[in-house]
Amino acid sequence: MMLLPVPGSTCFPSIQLASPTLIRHHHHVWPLSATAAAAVTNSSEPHLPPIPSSSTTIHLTSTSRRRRFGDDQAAASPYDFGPLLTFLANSLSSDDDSASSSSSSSSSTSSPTSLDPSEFQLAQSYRAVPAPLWHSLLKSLCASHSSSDIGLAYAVVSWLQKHNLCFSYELLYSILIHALGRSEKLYEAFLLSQRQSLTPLTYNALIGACARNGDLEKALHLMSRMRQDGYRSDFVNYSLIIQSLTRSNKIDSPIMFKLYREIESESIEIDGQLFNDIIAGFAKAGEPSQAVHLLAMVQATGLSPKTATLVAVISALGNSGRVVEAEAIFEEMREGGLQPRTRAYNALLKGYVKAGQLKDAESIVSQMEKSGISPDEHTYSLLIDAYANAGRWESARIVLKEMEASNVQPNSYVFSRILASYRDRGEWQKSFQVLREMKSSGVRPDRHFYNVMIDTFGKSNCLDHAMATFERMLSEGIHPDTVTWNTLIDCHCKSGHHVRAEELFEEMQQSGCAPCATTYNIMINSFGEQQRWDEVKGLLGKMQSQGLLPNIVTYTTLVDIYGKSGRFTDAIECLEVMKSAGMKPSPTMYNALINAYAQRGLSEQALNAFRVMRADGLKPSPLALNSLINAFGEDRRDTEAFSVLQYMKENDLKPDVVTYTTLMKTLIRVDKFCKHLRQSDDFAGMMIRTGHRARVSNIKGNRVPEYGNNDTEYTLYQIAIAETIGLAHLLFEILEQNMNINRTDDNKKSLKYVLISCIPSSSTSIFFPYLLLLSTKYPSRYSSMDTHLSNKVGTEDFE
DNA sequence: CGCATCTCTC
Repeated sequence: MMLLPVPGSTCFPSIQLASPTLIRHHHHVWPLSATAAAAVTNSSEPHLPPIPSSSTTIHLTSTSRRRRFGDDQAAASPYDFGPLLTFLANSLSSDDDSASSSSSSSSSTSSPTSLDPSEFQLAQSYRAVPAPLWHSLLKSLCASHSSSDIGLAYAVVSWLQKHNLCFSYELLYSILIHALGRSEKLYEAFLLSQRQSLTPLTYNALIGACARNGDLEKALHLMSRMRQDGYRSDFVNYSLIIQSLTRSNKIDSPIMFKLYREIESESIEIDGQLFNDIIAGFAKAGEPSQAVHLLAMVQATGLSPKTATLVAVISALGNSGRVVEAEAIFEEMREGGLQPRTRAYNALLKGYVKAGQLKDAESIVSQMEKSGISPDEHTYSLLIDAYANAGRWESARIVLKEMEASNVQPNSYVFSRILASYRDRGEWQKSFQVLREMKSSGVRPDRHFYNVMIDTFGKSNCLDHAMATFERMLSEGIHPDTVTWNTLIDCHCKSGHHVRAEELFEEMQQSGCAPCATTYNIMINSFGEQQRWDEVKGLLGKMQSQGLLPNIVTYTTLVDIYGKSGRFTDAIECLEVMKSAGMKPSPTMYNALINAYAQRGLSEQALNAFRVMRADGLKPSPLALNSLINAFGEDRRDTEAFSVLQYMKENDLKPDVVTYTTLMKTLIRVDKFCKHLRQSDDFAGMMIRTGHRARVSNIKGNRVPEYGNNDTEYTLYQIAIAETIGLAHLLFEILEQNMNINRTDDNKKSLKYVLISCIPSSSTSIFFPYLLLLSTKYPSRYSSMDTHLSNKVGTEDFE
């Protein structure tokens, strides 16, 4: 069970001290270390001296930080440390050529055979100095941030140990480790920690130092070592680690679940701060459910979390489209008397934008303005995003103007959102226009913009443009980051250039950019598609050896690639491994599994996977059901396929284009498609109900489908299916009548011809994603597609 | 801050 702080106030107790790490450690670690150390039989010290209560009051306040040992420090105590420091400074400088050997000898010799009489004298004069004064001397030295002072501090500790002057060496070491950690001298801190067996105090100091310096791998490693040594980690360490993960954006769901499991299984006391950190951590890791669950738990005890925590949860909910819950927390915040600020509004706005709720987005912004909260660049960006996604470019442009009018300079991010929205509509050619517009507004493209631009070209199979953009970015002195490399690598994979992708993966590492989990996921996917299983395993090992945990996408990718290759045992094993790692299987993962069975016509297994998914408490998605239809279709079980359609209707799941397309394919499999198409209006009826009236009536009514809407792909696919079942001649007639297409005997049976020739030159771009997808997926069938396309597309280039 | 990776029909 977790222990909660006494709910005295409605707010989490927040500890605000000059040096929270140090102070909190001291409060909680001392009693712990005293008992824990006493329990360790092989401890070098029989027992720890009682900790003087006065020592807890020695804080690194801002005044003591500024204090120097020569002046007021000496005046504050009856002891003058001047002679000692001079002595140590001299002995340090006398042998700086062999610094390492001198320091190792000074620490290893506990009882020197011969002693300089003057040094002995010096030691004697400090015999009566109480420990807290040594501590504060060390803190003063360490606070100076000068490396020579820290060296001196270290020499003091060694010297004290040598002369047996201060008992609690572990405390001295921990002070040093803290200081070293603060001045980013982690390596030295490590060397120091190896001089003695680690105690809870030094462990905590070291873990804290690592976490604060962002060296999470070491921090986590130390935590597990600490546990192996039989100590319980300080809860402050968890706070520090989670905060550090959040700061560095390295937070993800496996690491959060791992940490949370540890906290639970070790009955770590959770204070208000840690609760805030955990909740915000889960939120930032994209686990809104877990965040909401913990939030409710905490609130049930009468505590209310910090605003930042609530904003993080709102943001996470918004990100996953759970706008209603996001709204609820936003309202809760208001009712709790907290006036939401820009960040909170932005978090909710983000939810509306993600969910495509343009009206709500507009309304929350005006509410915001009414409440006197001024929109910031993020607000405007989100609004522009919303309009761009709705295809309302004019409105987006107006927001841009508003932005300038409100003295919020449009930045590169705004333009990269606009570009991303063009990308998602397949309009990659707009890249150049956006770039021009941005420059005319006096905004320089940054790395983020170039990343989106590379992705836009990459996703449109324009690898040359993608690489040219990359080069251009380099020539402008912008260094590629992991996202840049991941984008480049992935677009080469997607275009089937696996060798080039692998080269880029190497280049990335040679350039000093460390691959992240996403990089590994991309590469694992690539090797999996090539069925290079040994390499897949190799990458998994490599990523873990670098301290990267496989995440949900990693496992899904594995299930997908193993499943698609028919290696179902391996796929299931991945699912099990993931479960045992404490992660909940995602709907996506089950979809991948169901799909794998479906594509091989293993309908019973697909159905079984579907049932397991339901048993796991996951709602069936249209995607899963479409796969199930496909499973029955491929297994020639058309009756069952249609019963899935029935199931969807009864369970309020809207059949979509894919549903009907898959059903069409099912009918083709069992040679019933023509019958349906010609004789029955049922099928047409189904289409009409799902909003595909135009398609059906167009084909049936001998009219060319209308272009310019989102279902164009669907029409093209119908043409393709029609051709496969021998209706091509009919379609050619339709096309000829309406578009004056001349056909030759050579290409009249070619689907490619149909596809390309039905493209009116004015609206080429609508067809691009589809055509490029086809040419990527079936290079042999569509090898010359590129030539056809390049004739149709105006060539545009950088300036 | 954001941008990148996995799942359905061709």
